[in-house]
Amino acid sequence: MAIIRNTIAKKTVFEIIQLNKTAMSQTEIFAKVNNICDRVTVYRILERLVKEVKIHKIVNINGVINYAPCNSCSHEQHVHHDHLHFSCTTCKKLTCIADNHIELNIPSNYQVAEVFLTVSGICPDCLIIP
Amino acid sequence: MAIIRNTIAKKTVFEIIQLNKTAMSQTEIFAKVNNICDRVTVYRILERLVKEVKIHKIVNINGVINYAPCNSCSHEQHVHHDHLHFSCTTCKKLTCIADNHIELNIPSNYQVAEVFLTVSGICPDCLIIP
DNA sequence: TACAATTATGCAACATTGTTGCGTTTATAA
DNA sequence: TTATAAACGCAACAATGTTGCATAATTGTA
Repeated sequence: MAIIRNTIAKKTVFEIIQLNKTAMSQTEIFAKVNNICDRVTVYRILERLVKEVKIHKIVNINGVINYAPCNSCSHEQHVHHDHLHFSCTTCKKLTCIADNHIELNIPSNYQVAEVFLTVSGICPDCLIIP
Repeated sequence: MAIIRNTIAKKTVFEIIQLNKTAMSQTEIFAKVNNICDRVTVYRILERLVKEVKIHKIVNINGVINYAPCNSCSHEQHVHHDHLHFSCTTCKKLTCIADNHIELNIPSNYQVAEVFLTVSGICPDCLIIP
């Protein structure tokens, strides 16, 4: 029975993720913690937050792992959630888009855990003509 | 007008990818080329094969980039293809599953390029009770 | 409030994966 | 057969993630 501690570094990391509109990578998060803690600590905090289901671990189309807050979906909805990740090829930002229901057609001998729906393209911010 | 060359290393890499049932990472592919060429060369060959649309670049749920042959879908079908990637959490293998149509509901100010549908879980091979 | 238990952290060192520059080799068209 | 540009090998580097261990800090309990 591990006791979960709420340290300053953990609070800060969680806040950073919650305040950001788009999902963030470890590098981006570490850049924002302003040396409040070590690089390794950020990795370990992210690991814990994922385990505690306070944040989501999402992979963008480049293979970069991003973290987003667990706002829109409750713990129980994870298996068949109805939101989608938009991965912008220009600014590399990852945005969550809700209201997307997916019908899956998977052979019964596969045991499904989570569904990841990621769409690549250009986000509204990058579409604006200068 | 770049001339595409068909070198021994390139042929070998392409064959390895085609013969494998599941998608492979650079590491797995390099392990199979049996030192026919350098590690860097494998990276460059994969890059070229993707550009020539002979292979697909797929990211599994851990962020590991995998490569799979471009059999089931033609070049034109890329934007709204109807296959799904199953990422096994046990053996880490990535398998393509066809016949999955997705209805998307994305705001019109987003310009969609590609759709990636990845499902995590346990594949048939790993479900077998020992 | 002080203390003990154990969680969390920092640091250093390492592993893995992917990238770049440059000189050399090699496939292909002429 | 030869010229040319594509492809390659090697070395060095960069980014990202992991591990071990000694130390610091949080939290429940006395």
